[in-house]
Amino acid sequence: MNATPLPPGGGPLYKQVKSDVIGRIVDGTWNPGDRLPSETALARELGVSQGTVRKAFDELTAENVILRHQGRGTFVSAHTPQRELFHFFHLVDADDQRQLPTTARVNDVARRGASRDETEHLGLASGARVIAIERLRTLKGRPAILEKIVLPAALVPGLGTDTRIPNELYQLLETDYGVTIHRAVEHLKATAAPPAIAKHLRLPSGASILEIDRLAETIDGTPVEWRVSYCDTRFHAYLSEIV
Amino acid sequence: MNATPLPPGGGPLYKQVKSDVIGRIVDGTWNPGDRLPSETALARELGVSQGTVRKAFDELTAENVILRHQGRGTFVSAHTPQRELFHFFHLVDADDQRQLPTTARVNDVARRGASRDETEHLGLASGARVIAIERLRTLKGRPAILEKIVLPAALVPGLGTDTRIPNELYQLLETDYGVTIHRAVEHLKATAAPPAIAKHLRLPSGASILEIDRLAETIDGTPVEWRVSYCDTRFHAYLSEIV
DNA sequence: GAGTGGTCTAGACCACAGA
DNA sequence: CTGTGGTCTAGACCACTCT
Repeated sequence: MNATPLPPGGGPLYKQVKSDVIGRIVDGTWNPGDRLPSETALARELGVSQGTVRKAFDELTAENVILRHQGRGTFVSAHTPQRELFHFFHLVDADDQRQLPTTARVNDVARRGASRDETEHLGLASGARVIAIERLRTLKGRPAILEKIVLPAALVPGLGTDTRIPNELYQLLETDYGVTIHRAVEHLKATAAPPAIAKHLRLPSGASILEIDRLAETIDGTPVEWRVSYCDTRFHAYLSEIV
Repeated sequence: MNATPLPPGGGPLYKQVKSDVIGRIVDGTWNPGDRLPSETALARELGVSQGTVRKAFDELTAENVILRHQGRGTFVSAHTPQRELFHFFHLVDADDQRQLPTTARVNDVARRGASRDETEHLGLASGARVIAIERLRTLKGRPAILEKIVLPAALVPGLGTDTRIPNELYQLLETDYGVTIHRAVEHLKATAAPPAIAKHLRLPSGASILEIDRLAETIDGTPVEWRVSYCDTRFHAYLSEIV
């Protein structure tokens, strides 16, 4: 059977269509980069009109869940380097140009038990294991960002000291582990750099640095990454656009 | 004559409707808080179908230009304290609660010639005059944000040392001067507090503070406010949501 | 009850990509 | 040429607000 009408659930039809599409992305029926059925095909399958599917697709497009190309079709969003740069990297130079980090030297990758903070942030059971990555990103030849990244070990089996950590971590999570980062919340503070961090950034101990605390989650709201970035903002600034 | 069909311009019809609506807001035909004509009325006037007006309204709603209420009508967005709080104030406490500053003590209001930086930021002629405001905002009883605000004097005639500067500056600009802030761009850096600023924030000189450099503009892109905020982020953080 | 926006449908034509 | 998304139309019914 190809016809799978919507369950009898209430609320607006297009919201049900939206949930249905998200459900199929979450359960792996459709993966990042895949082409979705056309509006007419999906409308026929779900027993709604084409305009209703369009309204659902419109909202999903606005939420960066899908991408549409006239004449080509509708696709599940994937983490290209471009998207990672424009959506998840906010440091710009004096000319407001986003600089893709040229190098990211990994200082350490460890597999260990989660701390209390980590279990709370990531919603893990106490005693769960995590992968902890520390790496230093360089902008324009200067060490600029020290990142401490924590991932639930259960989500990334096999990721360990032997694996290469690519510059685009979110792309790796997506292609190799089927984990797609969808949204993130960041908390920014100005702090004095502790000696260990200052050393990596080649700053005097106690220098002012920008601390970015990011919690990233998948489309179904599961937190999957806790990342704290310590940034030297002498030559770059965090860009935030308010609309 | 009530019928004012769209000019023959090219491009999608709904984009033309959108431009037409924005034009009428910019030229003062419709002011913040005003009710717009209904979909059917505007469609009739412009010679398009209701669905086309709806699509234009949908985009304007997404861009916070208008607000729609079922059964009541469509209204030009106005700067309520709520909007100012949720869209333009990003400091939250440890529980992620936005704290409306309880008090904002104005230290100084000056009318003077613009500096070179100021003419560049605000797109003013060299020698233009500006209003410079310095005020200290308090969060939970603690001095937390020192703001230095610069406005082109030409835009706010009469605003001077004798005027009371309200907590909600954008609301004042809108109601008293017809200037509506629509969007803003912020650049964030961590810096060491100079003695003068540290004193106001009751911090040791050289303490790490978050410096927020905001340039705010109207709906037609005219920059109208340059504001630098110096924040004590020991008890609050700047919240940024990435979608 | 009258008027508003919110949803849903059905159908048409256009612009674009790819075989 | 076919199929896709993008635009536009016309009409229907519902949910909500106000009088």
